[in-house]
Amino acid sequence: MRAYERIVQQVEEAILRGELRPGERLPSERDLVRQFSVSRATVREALRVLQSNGLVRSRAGDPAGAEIVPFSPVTLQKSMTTLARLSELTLTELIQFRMLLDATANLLAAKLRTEEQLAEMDAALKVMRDSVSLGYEEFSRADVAFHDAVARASGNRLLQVCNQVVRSVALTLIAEKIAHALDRTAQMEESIAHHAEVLEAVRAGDGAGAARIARQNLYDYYASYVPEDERVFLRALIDQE
Amino acid sequence: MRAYERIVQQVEEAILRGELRPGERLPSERDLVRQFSVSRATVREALRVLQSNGLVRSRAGDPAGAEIVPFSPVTLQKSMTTLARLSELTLTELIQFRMLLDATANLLAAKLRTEEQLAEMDAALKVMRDSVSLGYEEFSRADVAFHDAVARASGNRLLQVCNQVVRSVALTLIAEKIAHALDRTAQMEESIAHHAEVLEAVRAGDGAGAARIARQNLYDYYASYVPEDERVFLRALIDQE
DNA sequence: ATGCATTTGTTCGTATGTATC
DNA sequence: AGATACATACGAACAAATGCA
Repeated sequence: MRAYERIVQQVEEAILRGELRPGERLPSERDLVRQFSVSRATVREALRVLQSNGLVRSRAGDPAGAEIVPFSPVTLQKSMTTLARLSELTLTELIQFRMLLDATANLLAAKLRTEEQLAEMDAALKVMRDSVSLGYEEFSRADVAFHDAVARASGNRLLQVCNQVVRSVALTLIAEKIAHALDRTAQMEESIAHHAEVLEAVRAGDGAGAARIARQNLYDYYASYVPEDERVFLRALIDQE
Repeated sequence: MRAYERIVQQVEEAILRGELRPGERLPSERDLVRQFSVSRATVREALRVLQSNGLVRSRAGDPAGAEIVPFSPVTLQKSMTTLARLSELTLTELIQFRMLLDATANLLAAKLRTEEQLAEMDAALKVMRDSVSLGYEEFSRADVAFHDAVARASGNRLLQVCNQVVRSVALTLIAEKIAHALDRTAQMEESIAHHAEVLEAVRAGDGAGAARIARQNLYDYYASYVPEDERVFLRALIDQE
């Protein structure tokens, strides 16, 4: 085993076991040198790996040493983006995956949501309505907030994070296409109507209905960006009944 | 921007753009030193990061430089495992997520599978039957092969990879519990019957049925490892109708 | 606001084990 | 088996950034 790997493993384990909590500091590089009896270059290689894994962050000149950072899904997002590019995932696969995640989030939300969470969705939908005139950027943020509120209400944090990640990967893949889309105002209006519809199903506790509407909404929104002969794969997901 | 980050970014971009293909070699460390006008230590930090991201692999003494490795889901798996531990995902959340992935995989497989893929599932099921007497290890491998065949038949590689990853994370979380489970032979027999049932639904093209049975199977198999008061979250997923 | 001590970022030189030809 | 080029690892050094008195 490489020298730097020993350090990575030990520090990683300490963080994952919760012995080192976010905000706390690692010893300085020179202290780690003494602690592990290795050279500074080796310590630095270990710190680079930990940093790239999103566990710590170090700044030049900081006397306190590397900081343990709170979890963020960016690492997961990065590796999924890599997956998408390396295995050349199609937009169809991404949208299809998003459809299944979002549909299930809505299903669970319909059955488990609290009144507070319903209020969050109402608020997010209101922001969507208010931001139509502010342009697509603003509207998109509100749209994301709505879907996040639903995913939170599902009670499954893995579902929530994956939904975030897949959405962001898919959006980057079609960012330029959307930018050139015509008639975005009409698109936004239609999207709002769809979201209102799904929210009513969630409010009514109609899980199957919420899931179905959520799938249909995503299909209507994204199908035009998918080659016609691939849309059948998306429809296969819609016709569940 | 840090010097090593420049190198990471450039090499990463070249790999992701497909200019450097798996099996090809990077220049040697010394060549990279000349190419980027940085020190050896800086190059090595960059290579460590690329290695930890699963993009390259370097061996001591190799006259050729670091090798570009084909994509493997281990990076995704590592970051999802980190997510599971850091945000303290419950087993319930993992199983629930696996239920939704596997159910959708079965749904899509029922609608899209080819005869060849059906044959693969038949073969995997046969291995499951044959390996009951060989112990849980062997049986578990065959079980995994079956689910993988279904996921492949879904036609969505993202679904396939995520299914793999979540299954592996969930399995590591309950490895010790399963090892101590009683009556594993009966459990295996029941599991085989369940798999045969879902396979018939897939063969018949009954997507909704396949999905429903797949969810139920996972529930029956894993519910006992989930605290009783959390099982309601799994059942919420089953009662979709 | 200004140094000052300390830390990280980076470089260079060197020694050692190792894989390939 | 030997030569060669390579990666691994160490130590010393300087510049830039940071925190503190």
